[in-house]
Amino acid sequence: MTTPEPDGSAPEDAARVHPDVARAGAFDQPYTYDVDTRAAQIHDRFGDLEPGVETGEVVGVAGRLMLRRVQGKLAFGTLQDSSGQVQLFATAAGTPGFGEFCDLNLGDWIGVRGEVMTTRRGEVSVRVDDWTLLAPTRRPFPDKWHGITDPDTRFRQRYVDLWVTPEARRTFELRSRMVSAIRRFLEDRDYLEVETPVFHPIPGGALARPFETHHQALDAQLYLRIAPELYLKRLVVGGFERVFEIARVFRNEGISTRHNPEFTMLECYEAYADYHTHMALTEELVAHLAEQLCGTTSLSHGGRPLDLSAPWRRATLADLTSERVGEEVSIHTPLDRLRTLCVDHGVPADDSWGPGKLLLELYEKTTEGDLWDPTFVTDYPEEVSPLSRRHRSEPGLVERFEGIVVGRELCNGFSELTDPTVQRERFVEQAGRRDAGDDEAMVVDRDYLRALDYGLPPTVGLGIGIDRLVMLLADVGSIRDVVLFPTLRPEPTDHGAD
RNA sequence: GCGCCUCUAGCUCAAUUGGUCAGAGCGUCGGACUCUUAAUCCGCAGGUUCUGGGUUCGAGUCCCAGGGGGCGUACCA
Repeated sequence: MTTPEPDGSAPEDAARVHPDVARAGAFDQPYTYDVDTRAAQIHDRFGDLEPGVETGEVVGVAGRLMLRRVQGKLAFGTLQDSSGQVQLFATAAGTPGFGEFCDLNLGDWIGVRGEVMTTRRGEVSVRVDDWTLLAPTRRPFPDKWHGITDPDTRFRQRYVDLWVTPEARRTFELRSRMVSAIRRFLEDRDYLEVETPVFHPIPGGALARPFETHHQALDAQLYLRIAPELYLKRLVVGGFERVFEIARVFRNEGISTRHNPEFTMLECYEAYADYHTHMALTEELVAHLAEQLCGTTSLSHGGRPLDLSAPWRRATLADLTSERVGEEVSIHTPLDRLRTLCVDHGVPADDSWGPGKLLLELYEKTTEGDLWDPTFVTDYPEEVSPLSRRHRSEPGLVERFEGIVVGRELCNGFSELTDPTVQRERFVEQAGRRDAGDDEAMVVDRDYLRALDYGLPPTVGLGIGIDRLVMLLADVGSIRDVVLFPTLRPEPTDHGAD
């Protein structure tokens, strides 16, 4: 049992902290270091040199010492920075503080200045003509070869994971570039990026249980948003004809390989357009991202081929489900028959459900998981789509689509319901369910209805799960591999930092 | 929520059916070494085997409870 320091910092426990902690304590850290070159640039510029060459080019590099090979009066090191690794070459004759250099610990941050050269074996190196300790590691770094495998440690101490797990670093770099590419893609199409509130007085825009919080000064109950949807549509009312937000949203639900309580959604809205427009936008965007980030739309996911190229298959929910269950089903199928089919397929059905909900459940439990190749599932029941506009030719349905890839929902979009009267009816219907105990049902949002009263033009909206898209492109199986600091059970506070 | 699995040194992993088994590699510390590539060689230190009970002559190993984590399932994206 260790005793935490008053400030919560690491206890000075000899078994746990680095043996050289005294050295670290006396360390006088510089405020800056003059870095002019990164590891990858050295390989780019000097990658083709013959062995034993001195370039006359002096560079300043910095990073962590990841590997060290001391050999008497020579020492080799591997320096890693955000771009990659480069070898360091130090000599007793030419490197000031050679002994101290050899005593560096794996994981120490150093700055090095020296001439770029190649060794007799031909490896491009920076000769350590001068060096500075920038920050010592006070804790031992993980095994240089195996790294960390314990998932818990990887997630809780991501700062270590990023150094010792190259795939982790690559995945998060890909995520960053993906978000950046999405912005460019939408901006090129005249979409305006906006930021809407995270605190919502009324949770809305999706069916989910929210996190609750409270504002002291206002003495107001607030909710963390479950979707930015209703605010973005208010902005279309306000005259922003094409808007998007990359929004962190929060849902108070279970955690799994595919669910983190906070996650990131892209939502975008376009006036004067319907759901066909956004199906086209989606497949174009996803194919574009695959090209940009992976170099191709022919990917592999979990060892299985996956082609993201446009166009994607389009099929109605009713047709796909009919195909699966082997008989024609739709929202016009008699309730009894739908209920029987649910039972036959092991789908639990609630007595209060109408045909739309029954059909949706049947589809989700029997069909969705098998849709590996990108598929737009279209025309959902009105009963389960309180914000979507009625289908122009199919009564009881709405103009809604979900993009399913590798059996999982990647996106959801629809022609927006613009009629305040119908929207009010849908809200009231939802509120009734809420009163009946469904704590994921919506509540009436009067201000949103007021906004609709001012007129929402024909509009289409789309939401894409950013985390899941990263999983797809990075070929990883868990959302925790694409979220830097996934939600975990808090560590006990009576142990200090360990 | 529920089910299954898992937890041994800083890290990665070993310990026949419960019987000197608490070990190795890396790292750390000390020493050798002028071209290494997970450098190599010699030596030292390092563990309340997640925690607490129990069974037993004897528990890392079996049982119970608790804790952390993983996977599946449910809700959902």
